[in-house]
Amino acid sequence: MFAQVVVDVPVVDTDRPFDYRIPESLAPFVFVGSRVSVPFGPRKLQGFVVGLADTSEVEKTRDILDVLDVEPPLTEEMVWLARRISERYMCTYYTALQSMVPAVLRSSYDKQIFLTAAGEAFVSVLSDEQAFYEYIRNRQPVLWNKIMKEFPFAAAWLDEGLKKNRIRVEQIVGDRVTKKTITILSPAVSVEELEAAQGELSKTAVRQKEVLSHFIHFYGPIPQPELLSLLGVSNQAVKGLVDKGLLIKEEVEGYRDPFSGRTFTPAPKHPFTAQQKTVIDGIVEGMNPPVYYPCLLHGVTGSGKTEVYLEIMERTIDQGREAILLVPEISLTPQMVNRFKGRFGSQVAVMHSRLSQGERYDEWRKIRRGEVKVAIGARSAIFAPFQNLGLIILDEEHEGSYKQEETPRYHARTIAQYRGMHHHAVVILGSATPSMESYHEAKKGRIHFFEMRERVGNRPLPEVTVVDMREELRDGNRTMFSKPLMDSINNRLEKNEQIVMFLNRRGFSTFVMCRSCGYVAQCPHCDISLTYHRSNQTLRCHYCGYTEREPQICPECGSEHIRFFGTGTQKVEEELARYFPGIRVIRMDVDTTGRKGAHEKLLQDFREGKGDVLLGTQMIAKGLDFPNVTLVGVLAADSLLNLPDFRAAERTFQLVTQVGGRAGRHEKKGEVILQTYNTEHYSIQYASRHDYESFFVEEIKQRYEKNYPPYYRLVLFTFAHENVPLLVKISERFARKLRETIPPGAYLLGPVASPIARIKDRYRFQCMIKYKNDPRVLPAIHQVVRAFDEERKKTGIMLTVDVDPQMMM
DNA sequence: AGCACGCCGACT
DNA sequence: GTCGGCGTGCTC
Repeated sequence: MFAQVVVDVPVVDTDRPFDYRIPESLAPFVFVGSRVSVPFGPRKLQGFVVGLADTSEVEKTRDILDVLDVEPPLTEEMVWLARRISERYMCTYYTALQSMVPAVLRSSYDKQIFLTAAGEAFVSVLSDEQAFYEYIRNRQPVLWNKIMKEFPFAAAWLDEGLKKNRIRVEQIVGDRVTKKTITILSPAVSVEELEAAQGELSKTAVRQKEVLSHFIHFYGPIPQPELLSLLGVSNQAVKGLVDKGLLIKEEVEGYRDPFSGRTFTPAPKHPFTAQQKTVIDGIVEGMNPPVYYPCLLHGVTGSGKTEVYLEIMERTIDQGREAILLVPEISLTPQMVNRFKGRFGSQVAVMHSRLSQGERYDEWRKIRRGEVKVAIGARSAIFAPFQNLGLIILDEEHEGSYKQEETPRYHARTIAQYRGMHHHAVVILGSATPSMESYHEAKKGRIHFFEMRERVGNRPLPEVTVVDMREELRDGNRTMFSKPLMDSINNRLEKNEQIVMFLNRRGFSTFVMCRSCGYVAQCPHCDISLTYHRSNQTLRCHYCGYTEREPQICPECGSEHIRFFGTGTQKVEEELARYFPGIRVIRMDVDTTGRKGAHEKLLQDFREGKGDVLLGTQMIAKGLDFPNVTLVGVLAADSLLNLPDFRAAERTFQLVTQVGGRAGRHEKKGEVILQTYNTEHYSIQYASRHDYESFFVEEIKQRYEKNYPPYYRLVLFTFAHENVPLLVKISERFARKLRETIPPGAYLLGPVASPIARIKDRYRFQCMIKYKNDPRVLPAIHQVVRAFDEERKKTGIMLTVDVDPQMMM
């Protein structure tokens, strides 16, 4: 038997399966989807089996060395899906395969070091080199990476040792898996024999008798820690019985349960509203018999979409099928998870970025083994390896975070469509502010459309006031809080109601400027201003991580009038304290939510009324639901509007609508105040009137006129290199080649300098293809991109290809 | 991507 | 004379 293996060399040359012979001993463990280690040239690599065959065309096949998992980590569907992704998003097959398994299964390569006879005999005149050799002698084999850390001169000594043949090196392929094991105790003999043994124990062996008596009453296996705490005995007692051969100790794989010790109360099942019922009945149509049933669920904030999800999910599980719920990372809050855990309990696996790698792996294995029926997680949970998938939900489907911003640059919505078709599953795209793409699809009748226009309990949508900050300035108000916002804050403080205050970070972060000469602190490696971080008095670059100390005087002119501009959350917090003495602010941003569980804790504090204001960035824009919040302030509603991106208006509308939706979700009426310098912009106007439809009509007109999605599709190419003339030359040559290759109807813009013209000392140029949905375009581009690989090798120019880009930078 | 092979300059 | 620079080519 032969296996087609895609190996861990993710470049164009090797981006294809290689044939390997399967040795008889491994044959029972090799499947499509298995992870194996194989010899590749002089090296030993990890690879994935993508096919099996009785024969091979290849003359000299080599043998698979090892199978790395007992069960294959990927299903056949995943292997198929990886192929599709690699074609659609122009990445290598291996990259696509690898992105579907948890990080711990990504290969780690290391080398083992052994001493040769010459090495054994070697005596160094240097005492520390002598110590180095003794270290190897005592512990061999020693891992290469470990010894490099232990000895400062390891590299030189290893190099010399190899040359002089004192050491021998062997490469190993492993993974980062550390499976948690638990110790299980079970009786080794019959109950009668246990009873007999109990009588024979010495009188002083009281503890051992207690343990035996447990097993006599409950004849069966029990985890050791459980037994110890149950009986209040030490493991000494257990050990004695194991030694006597009465009990058996075995290590079994256990799962780390990130939710252990927490209980989930099932949410009371409210009777459905009429509109919820209509939607549920409609979606269920797609389940009997199962067909691919894509639909858009447009429901205003607070209309009860989650209830619909829960119900459809329950029916899916009743059919014996599985479900995936995708949510944006930032709304993957305990609140959200608890509702599903409450309903489906241990049938739910949650994939969370805050979980440790090991915990993620455990959750993933539960899915792979079919031990759970529901997977909840952010983008990558779309790859949950279920085998009988009946339902995929993308909540907040308009969210940009569903697009992965590294290779493979897939969109979870597209993958949902692929998997939905494969499994004849229901795919629900849910949002209060659907993406232009999805709403357009629905309007054209290409996907089913459901709507929920009313909030549960007929609560009115909050009243929105748009405040013109230019007028505020004219009236002499130079603070970041307008008069109406000030009044409303005071009003809530008096009534003891809570406030959510939203500040968009993007395009509005703190930068440092000298008021004497106008100097702005820039990153020396990227064309971007540095951001001030008050917590450790540093300036940081958000792109490359460059950090420097806060300047006391202007490095250009020596002036002391160097000030922090812009409005970061920290600054807002200070200002709040200044204008509203005694106000209790809970600030949520990267600085305050860094630690594990901090995010959760802050929200809990706010819920318990330990703060008057919840102040934050994007992360507070969605999913949160606090009964006592009656005011939402948006400090700079238009901060997104001026970004060089065709989705700026759409993003602004979505953000303002989502943030506004945080107010008045319960008995108390809500109010939203939007501060802006663009009062008349349609995205702000329609958002303030909760008028999605009108916004859509206006925006789709713009998209049509300017050949943007959903009418045209985009592919963005970014070139990066230190050398600008070379960059220009090569990118122009590439563009010319593309123009010659793409079919008529598709056209190319650029190349031009990228909006961020330099990152990590590399200058950036970009060009963009626009095309109507023509199946010939992507293969044509792929061909040019593959041919470019030689150029890349020669010149060192980096090229990234982003199909369906979400961000234009 | 690595790692080998292979063909030309600066040293013991 | 050799050591070592990194260009080119291959990996079932």
